Amino acid sequence: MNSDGRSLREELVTTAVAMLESETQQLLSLRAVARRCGVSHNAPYHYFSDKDELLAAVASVGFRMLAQIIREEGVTVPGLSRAYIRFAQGSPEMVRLMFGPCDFIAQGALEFEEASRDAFSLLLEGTRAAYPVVDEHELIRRAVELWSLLHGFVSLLQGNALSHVPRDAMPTPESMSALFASRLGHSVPSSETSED
Amino acid sequence: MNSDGRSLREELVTTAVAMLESETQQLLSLRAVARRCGVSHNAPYHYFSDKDELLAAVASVGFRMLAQIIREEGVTVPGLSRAYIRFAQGSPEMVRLMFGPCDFIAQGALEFEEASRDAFSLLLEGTRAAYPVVDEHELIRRAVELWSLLHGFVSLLQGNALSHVPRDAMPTPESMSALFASRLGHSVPSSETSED
DNA sequence: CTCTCGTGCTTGACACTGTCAAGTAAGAAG
DNA sequence: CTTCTTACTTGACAGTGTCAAGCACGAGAG
Repeated sequence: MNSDGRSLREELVTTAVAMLESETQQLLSLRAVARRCGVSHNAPYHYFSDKDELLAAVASVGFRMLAQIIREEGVTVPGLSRAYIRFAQGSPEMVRLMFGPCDFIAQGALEFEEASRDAFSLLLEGTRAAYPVVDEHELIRRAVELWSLLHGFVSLLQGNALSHVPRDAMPTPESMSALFASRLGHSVPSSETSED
Repeated sequence: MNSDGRSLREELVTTAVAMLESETQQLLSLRAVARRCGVSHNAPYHYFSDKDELLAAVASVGFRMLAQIIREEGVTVPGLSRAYIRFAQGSPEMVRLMFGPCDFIAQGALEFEEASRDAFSLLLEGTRAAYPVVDEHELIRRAVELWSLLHGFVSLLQGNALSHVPRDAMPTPESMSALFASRLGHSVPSSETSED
């Protein structure tokens, strides 16, 4: 325990989260975090076996932040869309980290596993409201597709791959939600489409 | 010019591309590329002012590879879907780089700009075939949404955020294309949805 | 009170990175 | 032969992640 009652581990994580808000992930070095916490450059190794383990803890915080914003915007398809975009615009580097190399998942970061599973279950819940009748696999597929759409959009945005797309032609939470407007009695066959 | 007629610049780029196939982007260091080319660690600085400028050239190659694969799979919505997934599974690190931090766009990498614009125009062309009637802005929006969906899916896949999704519930090129099956006379209002 | 011991952190080192400054071999130009 | 430019090389510096060793200090045992 530290002098002020907060574990250094916790302080390292929150400091790293704060630094991610203003710095890019590349510049977020273990040593810089330690420096900002006023400890030596090797102090983090007492709590994290690796830099990736710290990053995993940071990413877990990110998933919880995302879940919080989703609850604020509403657990519906349009709410999820707004939430994801809002989160990504507010913490772009956090998004990059959360879905980044992800090598740390391998090394038993169950905190990360849990946080990301929680966020996904919210996503599933919101999708379920839009597709009340389809079977479970179909539903999961739709949820993953919605997630992909939202995640892909913010990824493209922050990589400014969309710099030459006119403002009026940009997708919006509404336009993206519309793709998932349930067409009842129009269930998509999982085998093949006629368009192929 | 080098002794074998190929400019060192070209050799550095192709070497870096090759290394991206087997190594992760983090481990792709300027010095390692130079070493692999048999030149000193500072030789690249004669052709690239920065590491990012090399990466931009590498990413440009990536966009041209993607365009090639799209042409092979067919410039249609399902073709685009298959192409993107095939490309991303074959060269995951390349995808990460192409849509990564992208700080290099700022420094006048017009080769990158051109290659990415070409790939996007293919995407637009394929989308246009599925939406023959909508106006241009609506079309661009659909194309960006398709791109987002595909890109998001492969991003989630390679970040193994989808590790706990059952195989049968995974999106496929067909299921994703189905979201963009044109519903004629059912144009989506760009203002708002009733679900909100 | 002393001895031991483990926890929590520090100091020091190593290999590696991107990048800058200076030097150098070789060929072309005059 | 001299001079200049091109295409590199050598050397250095700060910064990084990581390993090994050390050090302060509080708790418990005798």
